[in-house]
Amino acid sequence: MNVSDATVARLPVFLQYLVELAGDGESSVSSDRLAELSGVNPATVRRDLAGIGITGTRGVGYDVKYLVHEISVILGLNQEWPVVIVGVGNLGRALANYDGLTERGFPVHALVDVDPDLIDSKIANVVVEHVRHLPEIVARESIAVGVLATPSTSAQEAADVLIASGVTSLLNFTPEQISVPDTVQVRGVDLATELQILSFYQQRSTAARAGTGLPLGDDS
Amino acid sequence: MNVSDATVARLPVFLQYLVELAGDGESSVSSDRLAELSGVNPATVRRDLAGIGITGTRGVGYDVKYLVHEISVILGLNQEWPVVIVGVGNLGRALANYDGLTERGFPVHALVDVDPDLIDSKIANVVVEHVRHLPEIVARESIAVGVLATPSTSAQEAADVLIASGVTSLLNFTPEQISVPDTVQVRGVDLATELQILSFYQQRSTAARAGTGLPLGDDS
DNA sequence: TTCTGTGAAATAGTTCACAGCG
DNA sequence: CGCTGTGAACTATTTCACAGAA
Repeated sequence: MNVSDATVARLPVFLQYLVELAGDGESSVSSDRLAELSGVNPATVRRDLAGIGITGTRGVGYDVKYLVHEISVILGLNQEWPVVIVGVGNLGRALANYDGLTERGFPVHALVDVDPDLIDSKIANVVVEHVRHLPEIVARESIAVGVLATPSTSAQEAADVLIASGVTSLLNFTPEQISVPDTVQVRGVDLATELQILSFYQQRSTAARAGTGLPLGDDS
Repeated sequence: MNVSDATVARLPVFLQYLVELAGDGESSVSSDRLAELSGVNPATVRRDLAGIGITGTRGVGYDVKYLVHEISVILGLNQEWPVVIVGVGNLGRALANYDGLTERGFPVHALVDVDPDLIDSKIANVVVEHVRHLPEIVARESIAVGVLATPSTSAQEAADVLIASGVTSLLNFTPEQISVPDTVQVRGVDLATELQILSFYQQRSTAARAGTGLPLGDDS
């Protein structure tokens, strides 16, 4: 089964609209319709689906419920990936209290910090532990994902400790970019990088708009 | 000048290491060295740099400071993109107090919410205004970027209001995926989508590791 | 007749390999 | 001699276009 990175990046988009369609009571959907909603080419939809082993019905389309189920399985959304949040300052606390992560299958199983005043306090029903216990915590809670919410200056150090403790993915909410040894598969949501890319496209779209009479133009 | 999306995605990584090299007092860097640090092929580095009009010196390499400057300009990091945060609950408040956005050139110029108890209160030195005034706020503060920090259920609605108010990029910290009309160029950092992609790779790396004796294997 | 599934063409992106500059 | 800049080969991804299933 052939799942390219490009396909993986589209699946969540497809899934979003499929869930919507399912909610609207639609039982089947054509590649044309799904392509239009998702903003991609219909052939790409068909290739992506064929690539992950999903087959439709000629003359009809694809079964919405089946699609939702299969894509969820492919993405691993039927399972939970417990996370540990490193750093329980403002941001860490907000993330701990925030349902977003849990709702999406990333329950917060542990919180760590270095501040003695915070250790043993309880946030969102989870006891804050000392960073030094990370290896045991990761093993005990079967933690796969580390959330970086430390001050910028400690982000790289925290990332290193997480990786050393056995965590295999990082979610970085720090403004810092962090580097991880390439021996470990890590997918990082790196806000700093995203912001720089955002800046590029924002600049480009602003430049494209300059000179037109429109306060807001569509991009070319 | 040819700047592909693939190149744009790599520039922040290059920049990160270039800043590090500059800090270490390195005045020049070869494509081989930068490639090794960034985890890409040296030819790709040279192509990327040539593509954005950066030229090096044969036998020597590229000038680190010049590279940092040029890439910063390309990415638009020399300018600020004022943001408005929509929703000042836990997460919105944390983001408002958080220096990450400002440090990276996205100063928080406005905060909006719908809760009358919050309107006119001051968070991080910014007065909370009512969402209904968004169009004026966006114009007044020259806001380019909207940060979504509302409860999930209001995320789409907030996104629509932002777009209608003239914002051209969104940063979505909500667990929801939002759809934006494709007539407007929007680059969304969508946590929900990122989490689903993270889940996929996490699952894949876990599967790859199963059966090996290693608690942590490198990915293939 | 509608819509899938897929060869084949087109396009994009990466990597090799090396001529040639400093 | 070391390292850039880039043709050319290669690989990946997208899109077209259409045969054929329901």
